[in-house]
Amino acid sequence: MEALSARHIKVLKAVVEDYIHSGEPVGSRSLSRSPRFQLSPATLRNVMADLEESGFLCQPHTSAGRIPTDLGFRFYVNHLPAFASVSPEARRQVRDRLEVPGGRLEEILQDGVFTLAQLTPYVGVVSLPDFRQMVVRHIRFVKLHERRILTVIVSVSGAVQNVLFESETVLSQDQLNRFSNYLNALLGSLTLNGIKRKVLQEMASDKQGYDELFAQVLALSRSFFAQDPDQQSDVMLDGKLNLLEHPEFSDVGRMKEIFKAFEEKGSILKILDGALGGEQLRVIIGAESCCREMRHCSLVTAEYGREGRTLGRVGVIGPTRMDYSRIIPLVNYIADAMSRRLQG
Amino acid sequence: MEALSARHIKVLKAVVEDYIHSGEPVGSRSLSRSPRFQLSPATLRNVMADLEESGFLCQPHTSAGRIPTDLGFRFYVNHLPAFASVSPEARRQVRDRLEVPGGRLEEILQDGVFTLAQLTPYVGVVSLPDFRQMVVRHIRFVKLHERRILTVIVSVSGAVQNVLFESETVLSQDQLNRFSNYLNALLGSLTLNGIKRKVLQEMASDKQGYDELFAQVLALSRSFFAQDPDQQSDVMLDGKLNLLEHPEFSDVGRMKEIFKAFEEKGSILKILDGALGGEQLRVIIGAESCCREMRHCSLVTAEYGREGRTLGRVGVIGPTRMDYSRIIPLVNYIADAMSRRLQG
DNA sequence: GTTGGCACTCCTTGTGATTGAGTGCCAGCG
DNA sequence: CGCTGGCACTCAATCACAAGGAGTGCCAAC
Repeated sequence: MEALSARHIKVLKAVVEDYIHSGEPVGSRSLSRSPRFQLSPATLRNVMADLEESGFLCQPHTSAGRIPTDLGFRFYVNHLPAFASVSPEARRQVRDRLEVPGGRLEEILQDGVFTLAQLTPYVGVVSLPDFRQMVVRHIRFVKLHERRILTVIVSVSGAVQNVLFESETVLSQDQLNRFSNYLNALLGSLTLNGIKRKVLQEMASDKQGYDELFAQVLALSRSFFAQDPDQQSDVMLDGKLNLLEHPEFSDVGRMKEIFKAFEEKGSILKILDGALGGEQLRVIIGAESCCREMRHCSLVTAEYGREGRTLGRVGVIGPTRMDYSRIIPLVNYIADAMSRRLQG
Repeated sequence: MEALSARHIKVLKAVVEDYIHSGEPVGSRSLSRSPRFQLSPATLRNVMADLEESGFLCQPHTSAGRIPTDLGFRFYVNHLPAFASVSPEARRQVRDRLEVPGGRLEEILQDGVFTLAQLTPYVGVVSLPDFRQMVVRHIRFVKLHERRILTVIVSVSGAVQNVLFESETVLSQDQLNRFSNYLNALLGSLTLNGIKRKVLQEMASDKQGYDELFAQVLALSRSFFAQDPDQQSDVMLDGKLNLLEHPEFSDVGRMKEIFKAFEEKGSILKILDGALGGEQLRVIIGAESCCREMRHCSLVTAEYGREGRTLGRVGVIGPTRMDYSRIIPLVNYIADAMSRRLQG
């Protein structure tokens, strides 16, 4: 696999772009008809044969044209010369749905994936922030039945999480209210994990003897934190049906595979947040995701966040034959809009 | 369409059952081979021709066997002689997953549809109770930002709903806490709608002058209730992929239609809760749902509830060619298990 | 290095021909 | 009068075969 000449690159780029727009294997003949090249089919054939040997192109069968491999797409994306700018229509839709003030975290994320699903023929996807990392605004214990207590936790961004647990003793709602108030006064702007750490620390030290109420709050908190296994973060998807429009998924078997991956969101989440401390923008092409079911899909995702903290990633899932030059700027644009709105 | 003779009924039943199990149009020849009949194919042909004329059977094309129409299935279901009993395997799974104590409403419903999706090759479906009809256990106002307030409402069954609204004046979290406490003390076991009614009544009467706090709580409640448009109830689905296993949905177009109906849950909800004040068990066959996208599907649903109050319906969605004799008892069984668990 | 020519591959499409399951109708039997 | 066997007919499904076309690899010539 020697270095690619300028011509090789130009041909590769042309093949990728033709394939992205037609979905059909592209042959030397149709390429040579394009005004981009003043070359005969035979010449192009030679170049394409080189590109195939280098692993950038492949043939579905002997007498068909070439289609880009994952590697071919990867090269194309890495050397993408110019991104399309975000279309006015897209700007309008983002403005109308995403650049409105307020909304709870979940609503904002939902608006994000919805907009992506509207503006692209792909699936919008967003990873929800890990709740344990979020700054808690309010915490409240509600007695449901005997020792069964529901904890309602509200984050600063308006996300609400509920956890059910059993307390060690029977407590009245009045007591629970006092505990809640006490705890809320206590916690400044801590994350849930921070609170957990603090509670455990206090338990370890022997201060609780001083203050009866404080001791009770600690005991309750401990049974609460003992509970939470990994209330894991989650992903939201929108526009799954978009995928059905693409010829590459008209095969029922392949489609079933992908929908299976969608259903158990764990694998999607792993791909999304997989390499943490990630880049602002990330493109994962085909088998790069290391997820069998997703080997015919690409992901374009960008970070979103609030006040400098990364909360998660948002983007699209589509076939590897995806219009990267349009999608990459769009995903960036929407991630920005979401982050701005989360700020507000 | 004259009355059906005993033989007609017997043949219809046989055709339906054969079709349910084979998925292929059933012909007179294969029917006559069955030990159920001592009749020649020719005789059966005559009977089947009658049944076709009466609208219970139809032919996909001239030289094919017969398949039941919606009407045929309807007759079969209405005259279903014997329900299969719930299998030990099903009982085991229900016991392990559904007959455990506790859990929040959402978790219980999720367990219900999950179990249905596991035990049947169909889609499990449940309608969430209308939140406004549920008895409120706890209500809490959390200040998010300036006048933006998040209301957290917990029902007696542990369901949690969050509504964001803007208050007329800027209030501190301390004030909101006092309001919350006041309101919680005030409300006995009212539904959200009941609270709304009460608040509006109190506003109308002139008592608020007497009590400053009370007046403020009322004002806040009013802006809250002004907000809620129709936080509508919702549906939960599980096992959508099960449908892909059925030959009748191997056609991509048809499948797309159904998944579209699934995505916008409104239509499903309408079918589910459509005829309110419904029967304990309901079977909706094909076009009876009056929903174009669902015309090749049947629904078997049963009521679930708590303390005598109906909360919603739970059941399965599958092809009209559904194993009714097994599914109907199973849906009943699971609805019962859910209701029992909700009681606890 | 580029090009045109040529033989070859292989998918796609279309055309019958064949097969087989199923039907409707009818005459005959008990 | 109901049941039966027989017969001609229909129609989807399958297969084989040919034709067409898009594309390739290779080679000789420019």
